[in-house]
Amino acid sequence: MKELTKQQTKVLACVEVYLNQTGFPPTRAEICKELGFKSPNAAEMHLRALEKKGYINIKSGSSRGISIIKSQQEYEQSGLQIPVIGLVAAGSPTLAEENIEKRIPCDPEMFADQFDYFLKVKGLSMIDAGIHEDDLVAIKKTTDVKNGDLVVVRLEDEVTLKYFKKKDHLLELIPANEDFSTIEIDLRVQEAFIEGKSVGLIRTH
Amino acid sequence: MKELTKQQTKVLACVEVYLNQTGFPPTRAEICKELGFKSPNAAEMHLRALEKKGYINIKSGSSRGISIIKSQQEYEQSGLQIPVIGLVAAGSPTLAEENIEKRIPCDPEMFADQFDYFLKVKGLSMIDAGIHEDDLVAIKKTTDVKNGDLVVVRLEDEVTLKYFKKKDHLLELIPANEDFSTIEIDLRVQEAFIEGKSVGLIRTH
DNA sequence: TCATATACTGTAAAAATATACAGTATAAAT
DNA sequence: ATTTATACTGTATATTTTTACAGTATATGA
Repeated sequence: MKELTKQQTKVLACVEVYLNQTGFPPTRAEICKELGFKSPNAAEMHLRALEKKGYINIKSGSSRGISIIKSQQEYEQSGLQIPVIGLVAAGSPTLAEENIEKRIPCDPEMFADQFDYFLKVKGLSMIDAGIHEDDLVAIKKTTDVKNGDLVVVRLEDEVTLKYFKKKDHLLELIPANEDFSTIEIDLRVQEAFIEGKSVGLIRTH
Repeated sequence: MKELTKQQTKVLACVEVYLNQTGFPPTRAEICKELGFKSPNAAEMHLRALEKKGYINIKSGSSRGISIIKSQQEYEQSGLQIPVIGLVAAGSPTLAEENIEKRIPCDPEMFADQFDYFLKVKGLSMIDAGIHEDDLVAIKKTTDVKNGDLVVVRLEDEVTLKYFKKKDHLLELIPANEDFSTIEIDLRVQEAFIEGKSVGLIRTH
């Protein structure tokens, strides 16, 4: 792809910005107004150059007949970025900016259920369920969980990922590792906050 | 949002299709041509109705000054759909349509490395690596693999997912399960086709 | 010093386009 | 039976827009 001159870059950016703001391309006159040119021919010449260099297409005879082929803009907005939250020992896994380790481009509908964020797994308590340290578990924020679901629960200042089982006042948080023991909570004595449940898992090899 | 009449729906769809194809909105005359109207006023009236109902915005005095507020189209094209291929016993895991079990909306750049398709895991040979039956392993098509990589290899008509280790003429395909034994191949005697390597894994809970 | 590329101004005309106005026709609602 | 909404045709015009042409100015390389 051929290099653009400074002014051509400006004109291309102007077209893209106009397109993003209005939904349709600018006229020559509008480009001039935006960039301070006093003759529509100034815009015309730059557009011709951009077309010759393969950055845009101009449909001759059509008003606003400009379409963009190669964008100069960085398009990070193309895919959604899902936040990754570390399973911090203290406090609930909020989506506050300071808790977000990074963001991963992916579709929140990639699993059967939609999800809101990834939780980075710490420790080996779920290893027999094939959930390793540093795996990212896709969490859907909900309190609507059933026995057997893999849930994120906060107990006072501790957050944990375990299998959920509840019978009357007894909440059991069951690990998948013989070396760990089930956490038993009498809900009449201690509070437990269900932050969400896992709908999937991803791991980078 | 107010309901649209049949014709208004057609006109809105026409505008959207034109926009997708050309990058700029149609004129009244172009809408007429597309939908078979003989008067530009037909298009004009429908556009006015669409604006009044809040589906589009019309910038008066501007040619092609239509911008879409509420789209009617289903946007599946927004996110890429990555194919899922079953780990069939016979034949290589081609992307031919008949091998594609389904497609998952996700970003091929969600892992550190880009990938081309998902392979659905069969069997328990990699269970100690936390790779379960029916997990989807993200595969990047490449023959550039290193010792220790998790690779997809085809041996005659069998396709397998194993750890890769190669020393001179000896290729070892190492499972992660005590009940399975390493596949050893003398490359002077038997061929092995490296289909790709895993860059990540996803699992639906 | 001369050609060439970039970067414009200024004007004008042809073509494209929006948009108003005057009608017609049909079906549903009142 | 009359109004109302939908759904157009057909025409005309003012405005917008493209686009060609004739220049000017400046910097760069040959």
